[in-house]
Amino acid sequence: MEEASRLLAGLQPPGAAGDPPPHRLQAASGPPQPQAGPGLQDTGDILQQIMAITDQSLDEAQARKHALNCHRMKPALFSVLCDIKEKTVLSIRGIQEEDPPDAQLMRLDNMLLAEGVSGPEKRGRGGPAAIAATSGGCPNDNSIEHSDYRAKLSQIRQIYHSELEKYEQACSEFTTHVMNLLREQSRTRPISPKEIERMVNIIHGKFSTIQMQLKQSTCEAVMILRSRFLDARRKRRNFSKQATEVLNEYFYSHLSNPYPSEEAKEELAKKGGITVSQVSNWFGNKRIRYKKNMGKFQEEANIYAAKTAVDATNVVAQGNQTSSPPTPNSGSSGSFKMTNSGDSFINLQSLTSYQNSPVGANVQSQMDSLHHVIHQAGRYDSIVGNPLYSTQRIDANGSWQDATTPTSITSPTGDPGSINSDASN
DNA sequence: ATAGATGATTATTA
DNA sequence: TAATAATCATCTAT
Repeated sequence: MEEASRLLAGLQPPGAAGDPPPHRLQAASGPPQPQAGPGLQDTGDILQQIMAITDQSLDEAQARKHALNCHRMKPALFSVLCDIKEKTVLSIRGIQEEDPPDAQLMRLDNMLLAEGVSGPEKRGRGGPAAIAATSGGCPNDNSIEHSDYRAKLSQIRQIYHSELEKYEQACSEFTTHVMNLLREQSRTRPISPKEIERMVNIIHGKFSTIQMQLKQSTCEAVMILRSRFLDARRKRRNFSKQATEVLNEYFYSHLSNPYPSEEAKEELAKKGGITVSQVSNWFGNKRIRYKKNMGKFQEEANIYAAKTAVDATNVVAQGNQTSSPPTPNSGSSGSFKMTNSGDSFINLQSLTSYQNSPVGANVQSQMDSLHHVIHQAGRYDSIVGNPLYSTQRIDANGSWQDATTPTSITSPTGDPGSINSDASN
């Protein structure tokens, strides 16, 4: 190689890479060393033969090729050509190198890892599960949902891995194939190891775009899965009859203060087979919706009110205060701040004072129930008939609490608009 | 297919 | 921090 490059150093004007015109070669052989003379002559001859080979017929060319292959100068020339090619190819390709897609690839990788798709196989660890727990703040029911989710996720992971394996296999197969081919050809063609390496890199690059597509679509699949399974809103199930029963019972029997304590919530949750936060949600929704359109809840209210009222009276009749109601004290023994501006409240106001009796909270419950009963049976039928009126335990501000001013007790027939002022939605 | 019901989430408020 | 109000996304009945 050393000699060879020295040998050709004089003949090769830099950049005249592949096709040095033979005559120039000869012309260039001006002041050669004594021993180089015949060598150069020889080289020029060979090059001329090579150049001419394409003009010959196939058979002729084949024969000539074989002859050249056996030429004593062949190895030297060959390595020189390799050298030259290496340099020119490098100067052409060396400029543009990889990188741009790396950021994206990193993101995808990170996500797949975070989702537990590309990570270590084991299940039960905290990727998606942890996200689910934190995102909603609701440690709720569905272990079924989660196992379903996990099943689908592992399905995705399985597909991902098998595809990845296929991809890797194909990649290495193709790479070795190309490498073998190149190595084989390197005997007849100037192909340097470096070039082979570069080729391998190119192949890997192409394959990695395929890999990225795989990762991309896997990510999408995971995202879709997440949104379908872990966003609880999408997987909403109505509560059981039992649950709504329990909740409504409490709500309507504590209508004047439908804010269950933490213990009460726990009790309700237990009874209804739902979680405490679901109870909280339910009460939040119920309060706001009841307030917004009380007329709509009339019937329901009456049902539950009557029901609990009956229960309550039974209890009282039997000898009071035994009761250990599942939901003790809502607003507790103190004042309820029942909100005025209600129709039947004048009458009931006095009853409210029983509150402080030893029976305590239980009475309040009965009170609330009685409100409805009285309401329904009494002289307010006509008013109640108007959906806008209904039972009003809410003050003009729409508040269940405070509501200090007993102002409009006297004008239940007042403007209907004042209560449901917000109307439509 | 659609409207209304309903459970959950989010942003705001006190 | 918990309640409210608005909104979302689904469920259910029609």
